[in-house]
Amino acid sequence: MPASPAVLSAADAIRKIQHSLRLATDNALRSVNLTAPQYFALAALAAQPGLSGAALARRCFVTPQTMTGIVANLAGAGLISRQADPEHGRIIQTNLTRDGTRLLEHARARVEKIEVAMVGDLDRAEREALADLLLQCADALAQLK
Amino acid sequence: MPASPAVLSAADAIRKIQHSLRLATDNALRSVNLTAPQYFALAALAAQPGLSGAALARRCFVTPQTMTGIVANLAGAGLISRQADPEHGRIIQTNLTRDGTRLLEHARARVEKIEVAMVGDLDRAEREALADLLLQCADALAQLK
DNA sequence: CCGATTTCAGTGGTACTGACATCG
DNA sequence: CCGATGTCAGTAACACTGAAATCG
Repeated sequence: MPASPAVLSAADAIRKIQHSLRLATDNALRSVNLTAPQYFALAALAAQPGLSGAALARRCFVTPQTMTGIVANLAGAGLISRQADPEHGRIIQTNLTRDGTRLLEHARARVEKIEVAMVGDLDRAEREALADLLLQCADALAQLK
Repeated sequence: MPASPAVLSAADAIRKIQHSLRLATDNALRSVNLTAPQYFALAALAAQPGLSGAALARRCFVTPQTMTGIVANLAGAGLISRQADPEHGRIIQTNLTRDGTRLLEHARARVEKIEVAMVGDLDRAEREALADLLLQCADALAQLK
C-alpha cells in the first residue's frame, strides 16, 4: 500500500522536503497567528527596514502580486506600516511597527527551532554541501531561458 | 540594491529552489494546459492506476483536501475518470482516460527536460548526495512530533 | 517610449476546521 | 461502540498570469 517511494529523484526530494518544511513552519507559527509567508516578510523587514513591496517579494521568493496581498494582511493586523517614498513617486516603503517587532521575536525562536532540527542529523560540511548543491541547481534553472 | 543574499541557510535555499522549480515546471506545462500539481497527479496515476484521492495526495506531497480540488479539475477536463471502489464503501478510485494518457506523454518530456537541466551542473555522485541529504532532512522533520 | 512599481481581476492550488460515512 | 481512514463542505491565505495606471 505505501507504494514504496524508495528512490526519489532530486526534484521529487525537493518537493517532499519543501512540503514538510512548510507544514512544520506553519504549525510552529500557528500559536502566534502568523503564516509562513507573513513571517518571512517580517523577518526581511527586520533585516532591511523600508523595503518596497517589489523588493520584499524578491527577498521572499514570491511574485510582487503575491507580496501585495501578504503586506495588506500584515498592515491590517498592525504589524507593519506603509508610507510613500518621498524620493520616488510610486514606491511604497514598508516598516515594522512595535507590535510587529515584538511578535517577530516570539516567532523567530520557533521557526529557527524547526530549521535547526531539519539539519540536525548533518554535520557542518554536509550542511554547507547541501546549501551549495541547491544553489547550483537554482542557478541552472535561472539560466534556463 | 540586491541586498546581497550571499549566504543562505539550507532552509532558505530549499525555499528558493522550490520556487524556481515550480515556476519552470508551470512554464513548461503551460502549452499543454496543465499545472504542475495536475501533472504530478497524472504521472502518479500512470504509475499506479486506481489510486484513491488520499493515496494520490500522499504520493504528490499535498493534503487530501488539496488533492480533492486538483482531482475535480482533472475530472472536469476529462483527463481522469472516477468511480467508487466496489470493495470498500467510500473510497473513490481514479484512473487516466485516453485523453489523459495522451496528454501526459506530451507533458512528461517537457517536465523531465526541466528536471534534467536543474541538476545539469552536478555529477552523478553530487546528485545522489543531494537527494540523500534532502531525504535525511525530511526524516528529521517527520520525527519532529 | 521604456522600465520598474503598484494595483486590479480572475483562476487555481493549499491548508485548516469540522462533519460524516465506512471499515476493522 | 471505537478508532483510523476517506471524503466532503466551508473558510482563509497564498500564488500565479494578465492587464492597466503611474512615475522617472
